[in-house]
Amino acid sequence: MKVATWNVNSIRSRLDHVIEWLRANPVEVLCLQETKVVDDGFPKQPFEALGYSLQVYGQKTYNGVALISRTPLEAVQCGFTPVLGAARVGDLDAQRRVIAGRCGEVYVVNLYVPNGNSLGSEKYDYKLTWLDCLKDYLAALLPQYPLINICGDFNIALEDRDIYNAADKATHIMASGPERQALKAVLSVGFRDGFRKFNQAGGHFTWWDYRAASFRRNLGWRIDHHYLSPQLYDRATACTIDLDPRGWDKPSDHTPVIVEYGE
DNA sequence: ATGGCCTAGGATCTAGGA
Repeated sequence: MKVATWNVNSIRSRLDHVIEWLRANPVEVLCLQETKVVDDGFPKQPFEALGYSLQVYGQKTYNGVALISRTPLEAVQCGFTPVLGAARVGDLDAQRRVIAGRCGEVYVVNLYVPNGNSLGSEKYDYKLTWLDCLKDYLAALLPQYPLINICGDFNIALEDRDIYNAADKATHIMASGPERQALKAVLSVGFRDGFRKFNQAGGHFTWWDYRAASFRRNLGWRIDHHYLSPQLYDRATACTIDLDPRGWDKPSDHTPVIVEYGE
C-alpha cells in the first residue's frame, strides 16, 4: 500500500499535473494540501473518472486539504474539533488544514501546518499554538488507531541536513528552535520519520522557492513529511521523493513524497 | 544588499506563501 502527500499550490491550477501524476503513480491514497478552493468548486470529476473517491475540506483562496483514495475512506474527520471538542480547539479550525480517514487498518491524517510568516509575528505564534493542538489531537487518536500515517506540508525542516544551507537559517521561518521543538513535541507522542528510515543523507528536499532558479540549483528544504506510528514504521518498505513534477511546466513549488508499507 | 516567483481575488494592485 502506498500513500502520497503533495502540496499542489491550487488544485485548479495544478489539475493536469495531479491527474498525470496519479495515472503514472496509482497510489492507494493521495493527500493534497493548499487546494485553495471551496468544496463545491473542487474538480472531482477527473479523479472519479480514474476510479478514485474524494474527501475535500477547502476554503476560498487559502489553505484547503483533500484525501483522494482508490476505495472510499471510513471514519472521515475534518479539523481538530471532532476529536478534541470545540472547547479545546477554539478558532483553530477556522483555517481548513486537517482531514483524516481510515483506509483499511491505516488511519491517514493529512495536514497543512501554518507557515508562520516570520519569527515573532502573530502568524508565528499561531503556528506554535496550532502545533500544540496537533499534539493533543494525535495523542487522542493513537489509542484508537495503532496504525497512523500523518503526512503533509509541515512547513518545518526538523534538522540542518534538511536544508540546502543551514548555516544562516537558525532564525529563519521553518528552521527556528521553537518550531523544531514544537514539532519534536508532536512526534514524541509516538511518531517517526518515514523518510529517515531509509535515507540518512542531506540534500534531499521537497520544496524549492520559485525564485532564483532554486530547483535547478537544488536550493531546497525537506518540509513535506510522512510520520508513522511505531507499528506502521516497522511495516514501511520505502519512502521516496518524486522530483519529476517539480521540473514540469508551471509546477507547484512542492513535489510528492510517497511512503509504502507491507502487511 | 536586495529581491528574484506564483496564486487568488478582483482588478491592473494586495495578501500570502516559505
